[in-house]
Parts: sequence; structure tokens; C-alpha cells
Amino acid sequence: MARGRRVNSCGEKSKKLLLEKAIELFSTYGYHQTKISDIVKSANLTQPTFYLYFQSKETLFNDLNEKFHNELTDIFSSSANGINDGKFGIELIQGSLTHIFNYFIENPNLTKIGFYEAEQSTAVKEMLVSKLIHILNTQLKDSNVIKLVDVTILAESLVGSVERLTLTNLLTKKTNPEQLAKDICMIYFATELSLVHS
Amino acid sequence: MARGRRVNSCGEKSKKLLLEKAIELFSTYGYHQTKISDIVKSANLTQPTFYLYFQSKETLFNDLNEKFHNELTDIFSSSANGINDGKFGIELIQGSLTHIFNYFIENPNLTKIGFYEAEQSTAVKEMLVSKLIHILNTQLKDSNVIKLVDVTILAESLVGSVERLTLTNLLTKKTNPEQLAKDICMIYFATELSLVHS
Amino acid sequence: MARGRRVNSCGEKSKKLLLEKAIELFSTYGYHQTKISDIVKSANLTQPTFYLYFQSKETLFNDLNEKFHNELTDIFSSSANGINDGKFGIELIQGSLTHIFNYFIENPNLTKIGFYEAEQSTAVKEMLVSKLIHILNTQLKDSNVIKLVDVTILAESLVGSVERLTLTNLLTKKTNPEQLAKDICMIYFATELSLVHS
Amino acid sequence: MARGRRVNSCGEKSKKLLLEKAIELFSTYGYHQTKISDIVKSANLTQPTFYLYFQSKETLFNDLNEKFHNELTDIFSSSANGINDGKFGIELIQGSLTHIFNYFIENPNLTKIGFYEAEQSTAVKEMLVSKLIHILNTQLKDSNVIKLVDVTILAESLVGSVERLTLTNLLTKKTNPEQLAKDICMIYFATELSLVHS
DNA sequence: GATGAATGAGAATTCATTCAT
DNA sequence: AATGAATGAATTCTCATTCAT
Repeated sequence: MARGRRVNSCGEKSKKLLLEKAIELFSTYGYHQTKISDIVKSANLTQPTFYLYFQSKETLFNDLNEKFHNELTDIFSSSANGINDGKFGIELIQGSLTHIFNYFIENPNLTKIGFYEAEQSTAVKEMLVSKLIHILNTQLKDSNVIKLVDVTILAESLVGSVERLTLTNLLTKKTNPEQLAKDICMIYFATELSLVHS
Repeated sequence: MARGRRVNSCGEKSKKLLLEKAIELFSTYGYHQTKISDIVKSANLTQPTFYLYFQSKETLFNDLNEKFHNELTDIFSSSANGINDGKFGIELIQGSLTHIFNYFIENPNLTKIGFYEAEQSTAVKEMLVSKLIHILNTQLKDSNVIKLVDVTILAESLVGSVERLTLTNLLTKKTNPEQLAKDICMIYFATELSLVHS
Repeated sequence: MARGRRVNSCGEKSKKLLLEKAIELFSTYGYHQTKISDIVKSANLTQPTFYLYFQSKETLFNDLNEKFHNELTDIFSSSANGINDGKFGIELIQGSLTHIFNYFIENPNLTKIGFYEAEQSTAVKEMLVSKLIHILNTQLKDSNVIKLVDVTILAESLVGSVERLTLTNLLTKKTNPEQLAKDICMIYFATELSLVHS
Repeated sequence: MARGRRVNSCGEKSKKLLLEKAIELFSTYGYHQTKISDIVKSANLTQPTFYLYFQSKETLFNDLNEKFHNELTDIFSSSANGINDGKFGIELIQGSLTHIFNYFIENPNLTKIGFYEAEQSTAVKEMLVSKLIHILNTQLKDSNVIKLVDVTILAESLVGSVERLTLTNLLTKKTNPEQLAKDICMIYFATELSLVHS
């Protein structure tokens, strides 16, 4: 391969390609198993080109995680406000879950990185927990579950369910966002849904 | 300069020490961030000594994970059979959870590795899920939840809750095995526990 | 995105600008610490433009040094001949020193490169030494110093003084060409100047 | 070459060898032209071995320079005090110069690095200048030269002479420490030495 | 005349592992 | 049983330089 600019080359395209490949490889093999050489190889470029667009492997990874964190926060915040759909109570939670599940499905690899692979995933989940606590406190304070279990435990449990089910059932396409959100709400709030016929 | 066997040195003791330090460091910093040099340094030994007792960094890690997997499987299997305590239904589940939580509390660092850090944690959780499915199917097949939600989803969700709550509430000592098991059962089986006053 | 010739751009101007910036940076940070990317950045141009005007980083540096060497040789040669001013003896030396000090002051950055930074500075100083030897032999052969000290040692010493004083006192503007030349002659030829009152 | 310890290998020996070769190469080719690979190659070792004994190329270089600076300071300080030899005036200066010239001759390569190659050489020379100023002020305050030329200029000039003559005449063995010190004193203090017969 | 995009070639550094004692 | 000494094999990153436009 000769030096210098390639025929038909375009910076934005190369950067995007590298980004895509990086996300793909990070999500598949993990941060440490993914070498810069792997990324550029799968993008059919060379190592210096990587440094043309990204400062370092680490900053790229951090940027990716920040992006994930921010987008997820935005989605959850706006949907949790229920502004757009005028939802309340369990429906609000179910709607919010649907939104984030949709985001996960649309960004499966980034999700694998930001929700499972990265150290920063801790912060993401904490964010989710704290927002959930708020919703539970404001929207479901009279529900049965809240009376029986500490709200923090409940929120952590919910995030745990989301975490595991996203990985095993959502990203594997065994279920879809709406159905999964519904199922989770069923598990957690069956008693409120008057679905219990005793 | 001085080489050879130290006074007061004993093979088994050194091996055990290395193992302990390895678990400690792997659980704190992760597999990749833990160098063999770190392990031996904190055990006050040298690198060749490490290879006297372990084939390689990787096999040590794998062995650790296998141990965790096996022990957890044993505990869960025996407790889930309810043989010792003669338990049934939700109580059986709650008892089983208590048992594994006790194991986690007693082996916090190994748990951090085998349940969160290692790739093999996938297999551990799958084991848990499949055993839970079995229990749910045999012990709670007439319960409300099972009617409303697919049993696999339920089991996965449960494992997710266990995973998250262990990390955030159990290992941090914010709660204890019994209480956590009870809380989880409350969340998942409130409707069965006739705790709902409609 | 926009490529090609800039409005208002002009080859000679760009080349001159690059040359200036290169001299500035080389003299400030040294050859190795100065990257081509630094040079073009401070000239507000791009790397390929550099190669439009200079063959390589090394040749540019060499050219700079050659220029310095040649100019200094010219100045010293012509002034040392005393043709223009009809000077002799110590006055001739003092005049020559004044001339080269003036050149240094007028080209401080190039001087820093050619007299201190470059490997070629060796050759420059050798040139100075050999010319000085010639002057000393022809103009001061009956002086006291010459009788007492080997002329080569004397010439080398003189160049050493010039080297150090230029750096610490002349280029820092603590003194001026005339004064410095006078001081040096005072140091080296006090005995000839009948300034010694015993 | 097989891995692991070599037959007859010894840490201290390897470290010393690397140090020697590093000094040799740095002094011959300069800091930037000397690669770690060059150093270890000429010591018949491998790169990781280098890092067994030195933190980095840079710290090694800095350590070398610190050593030079410290040793030279010590030598000059103690000899300049004239304690041992009970010398005064010009003889004191001549003795001090002899001492540092002896050090240079005994450590030619380190001298090339610390006095000519390194950025830190600036500090070394400043140290020399300031010590010389002190000596001149205390020992030769009534001399002719001091009356005629600013003492700082004189000291800087002296250091310049030392610098140049060391490189061209001392390290090349064209002269020896005693002779060179004598010559320099002759140049600078002929008028004081009553050697001038007018 | 000038630039955006890209690369060849190498540099320092790290780490698991191994040999000789 | 244990260590001092050493290394193979990467891996990240940099920089001068070049091609296509």
C-alpha cells in the first residue's frame, strides 16, 4: 500500500468507520482484548490514521461511554417526565423502560460496552437507580410493593432485572422492547395491576 | 544476591498466600490490571515462585472461577433440593437464596471475580437461571406470577436482581443474607404470600 | 474540506514565513524538539506545503546552517582584512569582533542555531579559530601574549570567550557589540594596550 | 537466544555495562540519536533488561547529568577553598582549574554529555561562573584585570575558554590538565604575574 | 499554490514467562 | 523451596513524508 492519501478517501468516512469498528470490537472482545491494530485492520486503515481521529485508545473508549451515559440519561429523563405521553404511575415506568429498551436495541454494541463492559457502567446504573427511586417515590408511593420493600432495594432490583434481561433476552432478540417492559412491570407491580385473582 | 530457599518457608503456605493475594487483587483491580508482579509483591515472594505453584496467570484465574462455579453449584443444588430443611415453595427459594448469599458474604472477593469480573460469570449465571427455572416449575407452577410471566423471563429477572443487589447491598453490608432473600421474595412473590390486602 | 490555493496566497511569502518560523522554533526548542507540524502550525500552513519549499526537515536545517556559516565567514573575512577601515593589530581584532557581534545581534535566532544548536557549529568555530590564528600571527606576532601562550590555545580560548559571552551577555542584551568587543580585547590584550601601570 | 537467566550473569555487572555503554553512546551520538536499542545492543542485552535497571531513557540521562553536576560542584568547591593546598590568588584559580581538568580527563564521555550535550549543561556552567565570580572577588580584587573589566564578563569569558579548550585541546589530549590551567591563567592574568617585561 | 487524508518505519515501554543458581 | 537475572513478543504511539484533489 503506497503512502499518502488514498483514492476516494474522506476523513469523515474513515473516522466513522473506525468508530463503528471500535464499537463492534470493544463490544465483542472487550477493551483489553481489542488492540488498536485490530480496529484499524478491520477498517482497512493503518495505526497512524487512528491517531488522526482519536487521541488514544483510552479516550476513545471513554468518549464512547460518555456518549452512552449521556444519551441514556436524556432518554430516561425525558421519558420519565411523562410530558410527551401524559402517562402516570406504572404506565410511566413501563413507558420509560420501553424507551430505554428501544435505545438498547438500536445501539446494541454501544450498550454492551456502556452497560456491561466499561467500569463506567457503574455510574450509568447508579443514575438509573436514582432516577427510578424518584419515580417510585413520586408515582407509586401508595403501592403495595413500596410498603413492603425498601424503595432503594426495589430500584436496585429493577435495574438488575433490566440489566440481565437486556443481555439475555432483548439483545438476543428473544423479546422486544414493549413486551419486555410489560413483563418487568408485571413482575414488579402485579399486585397494583389488579391482575391478581385470589 | 542471596538466593534459594528462605528460612521458615513452606510450599503450601506460599501457595495459599499467593492464592489469597491473587483473589484480593483480581477482585479489586480486575484481571488485566493485576500483574503477576503485583501478586508476588504483595505476597512478598518473587515471580518464579508464582510459576512453582501455578501454571500461568490465566489458568490461575480459570481455576478460581471454576472453584466459584462449583461451590456455588453445590450450594444451590443441595439447598434447592430442600432435603436438609424440608422446605417447599417460596420458602425453598428464599432458603436457597439465603444460602448463596451466605456464600457470597463469606467469599466476597471470589464472588466479585466469579460473578462480576470473569467471562465465565456468564456460565455461572446461566446455571443459576436453569436451576431456578426448575424450582419455579416444580414448586410454584400454580402461582400467579408464573401464570402472568414466562418462567424464563422470571428466572432471568431474579438472577439479575440477585446480581445487582449482591453487589450494591449485600457485599457492601447494607443488608444481610436473610433479609435480602426475604426482600427479593417479597418483590417477586408478594401476591403468593397473601400479603396483599385489596 | 476546502482545498487548493488560498486567496491572497503567494509562494515566496509562504516560503519566507516557513523559514522564519523554522528558525524561531529551532532556536527556541532545538532541532529534535521542533516538529514539522509545529513549524507549519505556527505559519498557519499545512505539512505538504512545507515540502513544496523544502526538501526535508534535515536539508532545511542544513541550509540554515550553511547560510550562517557562509555569512559569518564573509563578515569575518572582509572585516579581518582591515580593508575598509584601515585597521591594524588589536584594533583590527576588536573591529572584527564588533562586526560578528553585530551580525549575531541582527540574527539572534540563526546564531543560536548555527553557533550552539547544530553539529555544524563545530565547523563554524573551527573556521573562526583558523582565521584568528592567522590574524594573531600576522598582526600580533610581537605581542606579549603570543610569546607566552601558544597561538592556537589563544585563538581557541578567544573563540570560547566569544561563544559564551555572546550567549550570556550579547544575545541577552546585557551588553552591546562594541562594548563586548572592547572588553574581550581588554581581557586578552591588556598588556599590549599599555593599560597596565606597574 | 533462550529466555531467562544467562549463564554467569550478574545484575550489577549488567547495570554497569549498560551505564558505560549509555555514556559512551550518548557522548558520541547525542541523546536523540542514541536509541535504547543501541545501548542494549552494544551491551549484548535486550531492551527489557534496560528497564530492569533504569526507569527510562530520560531519567537515565538526567541521572547522568546530575552526577556530573554534583561531582563537578564538589570538586570545584573543595579545591576552590584552597584548604588542602593552602593556595591563594591566581595559584588558587590555577589549582582549581587543574582539578576540574583532571576530572574531565578522567571522565571524558560524561564530560561530553554533561558539559556539551545536555540542556542541563547551562546550569553547570552557571554554577562555575558564580563560583568563579566569588573567587575573583575575594582573591583578585586588586588585580589589574578586575579593574578594567566587569567581573561577571571576566568569569563568563573564563568559563567560555574552559569550555572550548577542554573540548578541543584537553579531551583530544593535545594538552594536559596542568599545562592547560597554566595557559589559561597566563592568558587571563599575565599582567599580575609580573611576566610582562615592557 | 495549497490542502485533506493517509502511511512506513520506528521508538519507548510493558508483561508474562523462563533459565541458572 | 525460592530467587536473581534475563528475554520474547507484543502494544501504544509518534513523526517525517507522500499521494490525490
